[in-house]
Amino acid sequence: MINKLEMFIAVAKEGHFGRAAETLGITQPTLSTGIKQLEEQLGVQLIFRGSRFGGLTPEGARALVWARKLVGDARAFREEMRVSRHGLSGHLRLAVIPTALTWAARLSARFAETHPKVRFTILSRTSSEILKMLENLEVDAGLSYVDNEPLGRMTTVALYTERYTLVCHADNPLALQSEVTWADLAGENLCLLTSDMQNRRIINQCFMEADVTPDALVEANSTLVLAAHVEQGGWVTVLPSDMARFLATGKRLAIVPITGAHVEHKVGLIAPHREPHTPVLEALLRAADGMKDG
Amino acid sequence: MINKLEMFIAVAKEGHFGRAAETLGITQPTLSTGIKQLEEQLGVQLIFRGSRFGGLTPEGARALVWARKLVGDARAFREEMRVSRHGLSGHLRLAVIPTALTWAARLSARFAETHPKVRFTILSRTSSEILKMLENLEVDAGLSYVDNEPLGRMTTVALYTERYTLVCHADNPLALQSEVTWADLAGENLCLLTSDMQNRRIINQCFMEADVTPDALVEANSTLVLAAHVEQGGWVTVLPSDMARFLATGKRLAIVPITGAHVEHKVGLIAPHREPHTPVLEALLRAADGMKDG
DNA sequence: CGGCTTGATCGCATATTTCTATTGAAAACT
DNA sequence: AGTTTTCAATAGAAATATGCGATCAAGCCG
Repeated sequence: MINKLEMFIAVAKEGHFGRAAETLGITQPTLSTGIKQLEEQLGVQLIFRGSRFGGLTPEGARALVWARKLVGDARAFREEMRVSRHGLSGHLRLAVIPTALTWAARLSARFAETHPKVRFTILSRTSSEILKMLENLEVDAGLSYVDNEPLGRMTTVALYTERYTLVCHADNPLALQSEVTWADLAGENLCLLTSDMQNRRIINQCFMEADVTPDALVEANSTLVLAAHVEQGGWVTVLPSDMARFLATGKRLAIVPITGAHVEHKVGLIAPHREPHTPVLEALLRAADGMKDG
Repeated sequence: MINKLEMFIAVAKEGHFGRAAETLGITQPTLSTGIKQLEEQLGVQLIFRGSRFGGLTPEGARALVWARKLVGDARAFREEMRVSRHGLSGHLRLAVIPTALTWAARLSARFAETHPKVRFTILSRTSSEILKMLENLEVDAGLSYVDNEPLGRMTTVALYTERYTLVCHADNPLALQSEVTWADLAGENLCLLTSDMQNRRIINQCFMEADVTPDALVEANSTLVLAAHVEQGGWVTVLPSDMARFLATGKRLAIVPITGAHVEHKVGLIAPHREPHTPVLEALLRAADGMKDG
C-alpha cells in the first residue's frame, strides 16, 4: 500500500511514467502495474491516460493529498524508530531561498553543536520550489518567507525580518552616504536576483513604491554572483543586511542601509505539519526557536 | 506495512498472539512472523516475549500510537475513495453509554433521513470502554460524556446535559411530589447502574453531596433492567430525563425531577480526530451538530 | 507513411506471504 | 516432582505477489 502510494506521488509529481519510474529506481512496467493495482484496490481511477499521462482525475487529486499524508507519516514513523536506536542522527534536507543561505549555515551550525551526528543537505531554491518540495516530501524543511504565500498546513518558526541594504563598490559615491532611499538607486547599474525569486519581486515592489523603474542589467539566481559583479565595479545590488555583511566583508565593498520601505518580509523555518514531527525535525524546530532575531 | 501495523495493533489490544490472529482471520504463525518482520523493518523490538506475550517495549508503545494513526488514516482514505464511487453509504459503528441510547436512536434516525443507505451498528458500552474502542478503531464514534475524562485528540460535539430524575412506581408516595431532593431518596430501595458506569459514579457523587449513602440493592448495566425493576414495585431508580421518559411512558411509573445537584455532565458525540474525517463520519458530526439541545 | 514517444501487456524468474504441522519452553495443575 | 496445558517460534510446502526484459499498441509529428 505505502509503496504504491509512493509510486503514485512520483507519477503525479513528474507527470510522466517513465521519469517517475526512474526516480523511484524501478522499471516503467513495474510502475504501470503498481498504479493499476492501486486503482483496483481503491476501486477508483486516479490518472487519465490514453497512451499518455493525462493528468489526475478528481479522485486522483484527492488521493494525492492522502498519499502525501500517509507516506509522510510512515516515513516519520520509521525515522522515529530509527532514532530510538541510533540516537539523534540521520539526515536533514533543507531547501533555502538564496538570500537566507547564511541563516541556513547559522542554523545548521547551531544545530550541530548539540547534535553532531546529523548530516545536512542544503539546497538553494526559489520560495515556490521550496513549497513544492515540501509537499512532495523531497525536503524535510525550508527556509523561506513565512508571511507571504498561503502556507497550507505547515509548521513555521519565524526567524528574522529582511532589511534591505545597498551593496556597492567602495569607490561608488553612494558608499559615502550613511543611508540611501530606493529613489537614490534610480540611475545605478542594478544587478539583482532573477524574477522567479520572491526576493526580486519584493525589491521590484519597493522600487515601484518609490516611482522608480528598476532596470536590472544583470540577473542571477545566486547572491554570490551579485556580490562578485559588484566587486568588479560598475554594478550595485540590493541584499538583506545579513547576506550583505557576509559577502562584503574583506572586499572593497560598501553596505548602505536603504530607508523608506514600507514592506516587511519575515523569513523563517517551514516544515510540513505532522503529529508528531520526526525527532530530528523537532530538534531543528526547537533550535530555530532558540535563535529568533539572532 | 499497513497490514503489519494492523497485526501489531491487534496483538497490543489482545495481549495474546493466538487470539489476535483469530480476530484478524489469520493463523498464529503468520501473525508471529508478521510481527517479527515489522520489528526487523523498523530495527526495533516492539514486544517483550519469552515464550509468552510480555507487554510492549517502550518503543512498542510509541509505535502503537503511530500504528493507530497510520491504520486509521489508511482506512479513512479507502473509505473516502469508496464513497466517491458509491455515494454516501457504508457502515457507521457507534459505542454508546446506556443512558444515552435513546439519543443514539434519535441521531441515527435523523441521519437516516438524509442518508438512507448508511448502516448502523450501535453498541452499549461504558464510557471507558468507548474510549478504548475508539483508540483501537473498533468503532467510528461514541456517544459519551464529553467534559469528563481527558479526551486525547478527539473531535467532540456536545449534544445535551444530563438532568437526573427519579423514576418510581406510581403508587410510591414520592410520585405525588413535584420534585424531590437527593436526600429524599435516602430510605428508598435503589436500583442503579453498575459502578463501572460513569453515570453511576456521578449519581454516587450527587448522593454524597447530599450526605446520603446510596445503597443500591439491585445493580445492572442496562437501563431497561432498572425500569423493569421499578415497574415491579418496591424499587426506585435515577435516570436522565430523556431516558426516563422513554422507559416510563405507557407504564404505571412516575417521573419526578431531582433538584439540588451541582454537578452537570454534558453528553455528546466523540470521534477520533482525523484530517479529514471519513465522509460518513463527517456527515454524522454535522447531523449531531444540527441537533444540539434537541 | 514512418520514425518517435509513451504507456500497457506478456512471460518468466524470484521474493514474499501464508498455510499446516511441529517443536520447545514456560505455567499450571495433580 | 511429574504431567498436562498453554503459548509462541520454527520448518517446510504451497500459493501469491512482485519485478524485470521484451514486446506491443496508440497517438504525435514531420
